[in-house]
Amino acid sequence: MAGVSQTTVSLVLNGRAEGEVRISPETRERVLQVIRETGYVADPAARRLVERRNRIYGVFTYEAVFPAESADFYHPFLVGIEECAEEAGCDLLLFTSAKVEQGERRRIFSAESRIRLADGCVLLGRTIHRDDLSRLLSEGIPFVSVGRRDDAGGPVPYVGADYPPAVRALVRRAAALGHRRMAYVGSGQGAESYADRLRGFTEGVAEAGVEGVHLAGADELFGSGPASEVTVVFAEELADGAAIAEVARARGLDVPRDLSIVALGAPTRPVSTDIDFAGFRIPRREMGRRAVELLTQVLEHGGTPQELLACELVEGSTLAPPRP
Amino acid sequence: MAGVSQTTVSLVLNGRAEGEVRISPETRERVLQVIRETGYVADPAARRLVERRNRIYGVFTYEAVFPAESADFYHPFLVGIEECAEEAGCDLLLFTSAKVEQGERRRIFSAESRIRLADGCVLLGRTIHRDDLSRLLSEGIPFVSVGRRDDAGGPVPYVGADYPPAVRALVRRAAALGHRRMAYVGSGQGAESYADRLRGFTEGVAEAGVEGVHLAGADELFGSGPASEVTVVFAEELADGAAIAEVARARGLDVPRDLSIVALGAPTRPVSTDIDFAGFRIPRREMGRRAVELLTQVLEHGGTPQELLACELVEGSTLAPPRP
DNA sequence: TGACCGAACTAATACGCATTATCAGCGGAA
DNA sequence: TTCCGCTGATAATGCGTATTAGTTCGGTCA
Repeated sequence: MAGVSQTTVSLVLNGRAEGEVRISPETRERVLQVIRETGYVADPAARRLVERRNRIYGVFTYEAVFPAESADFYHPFLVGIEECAEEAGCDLLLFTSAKVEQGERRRIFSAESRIRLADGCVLLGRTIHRDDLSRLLSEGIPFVSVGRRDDAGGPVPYVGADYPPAVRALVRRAAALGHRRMAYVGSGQGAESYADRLRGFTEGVAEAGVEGVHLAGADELFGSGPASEVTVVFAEELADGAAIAEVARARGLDVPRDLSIVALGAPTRPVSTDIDFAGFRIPRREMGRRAVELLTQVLEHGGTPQELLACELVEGSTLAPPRP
Repeated sequence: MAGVSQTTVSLVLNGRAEGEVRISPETRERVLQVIRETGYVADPAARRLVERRNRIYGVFTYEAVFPAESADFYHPFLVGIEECAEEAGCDLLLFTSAKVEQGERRRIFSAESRIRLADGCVLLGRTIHRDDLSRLLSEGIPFVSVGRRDDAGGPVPYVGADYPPAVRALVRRAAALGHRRMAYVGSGQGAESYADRLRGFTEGVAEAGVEGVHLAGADELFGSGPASEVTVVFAEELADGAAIAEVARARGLDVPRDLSIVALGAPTRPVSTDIDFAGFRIPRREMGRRAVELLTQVLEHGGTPQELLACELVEGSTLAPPRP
């Protein structure tokens, strides 16, 4: 339409007509005119084939991205991810095709995986398969995990929440209120976040010089034995906290007068409970933002960034001095 | 690695070694073995270049996909879209790169648009630029709009909410309760959804043989004139309903004893208001699902499907008989 | 013995672009 | 007239795949 070669169009389109390569202003204008008229846009697939990049960031989540059930765990992360992607001029590719196998969680790699269509990838999920991580590493696919991850055949780039100091601070606060016997309820393993919370608890009670026990479940709390004189419970997850409060109430115990409860999980919107737990705020939106920023950085300069963001303490109404 | 040509790998990979083309079982197995060992996956970009399809569906929204503000208007749609995309084995490409220009809304097309990377596209938003729609049509890009859209240089494929019957039913219900003077508050234009709601109202009052007025804002409601004896108000949006309730309360009017209010907008989770408005439920999740189904259908068989899904009436507590 | 055939692969090509090397044309200097 | 250098453009190539049109080779049949 402009009477020029494909090369010339490409040069004009990519603004290379000003530097090294020379295209006369008249020709350039003629090409631009046609582009304007037709609204021609280069095929992104062909472009990607040549340029090796897309400005597309993949987003992989281990459960559905948009959870139908109210507990929208991922939502705040995604808000941050989208904000930052928009600023960076990137599109987001959600790997929704990764079907959930029978009883299994989603896996990143499959025969149909479109992961290589993206320049890089943001990983989201409480836990992530070690194998997936190590394969990402060995294949050299740029990615950033939201949430700290242990090494998987090499250091994993991540932006996580800094649980240990937050939990330690809460233990300190409880100790300052007079609590001397504390319990951590939860597995303390599995996800890195759980291990970090338990570690913070363990370190915290040691620092404060108080007694701390680790219980697997809420039911152990009210039996006889060492746990029976606990005055404050640190619940691994918000749900654990809610369960403990429920059991306590059923036993006629008042929270926090008879038993203080600190929730270490994400205080999502009040869904399963409307209790205003003491605990901390996981900076999920910021983590999402930062993950995208770090991914951009990895794409441009490489490296293996690892960052932990501070959690802001939440006063709440479930932590009070123990009964004298 | 398998000692065969690229062609052979391609044939084996795509399972064409069984039919027309012949590859010996031994060779086939050898290739499969290498694929298994290396985890080789064909480059999606190169594949797309040849095959003209991707199994990637684009999702375009006119505001941020993940709204930071509570009123997550899009969320239920996206739940449905994701569910269906997962079933169809498709990934979702969110066009987050479409920057919001100064004071403008997002536009679909730009010099950088990656829209052609997707096989087709789902459109989401209260209103969508006519120009964008007509360009989608003229360029022959397969798409389905969530929400009814007027023609834009041709019929637009959509799955919408069927407002007119729902509004008519609500008018009937109000009339049955004894209301004789009704008002519609809202623009009644701009978005197709608004026009549909007003149309339903107008038809409804005509059918019921009652009086109906159309007011632009809540403030007109309480002045003198024809609107002063209105006993039930149909609010175009939930926010309008909340505003009306607020003003009514300030004037010492009881809702619904002195004034009934029907909200025609999406009853999202109680955010700005905790009033349980009478109205209807927009089947947003179903609309999202159906949009993806229709897009798949368009991609396979073409056509211009147009569907309206019924809205389920919501009893609520703001519609009662007028004072005698 | 040579034409013929089918089985099992592969060379070549197209997809749409970015990029590199090359080329035509032209004015000026030797 | 010849040669040189510069301008302005293009032919050719590669990216990684799917597909089509061969090609090779060992046997069959007349």
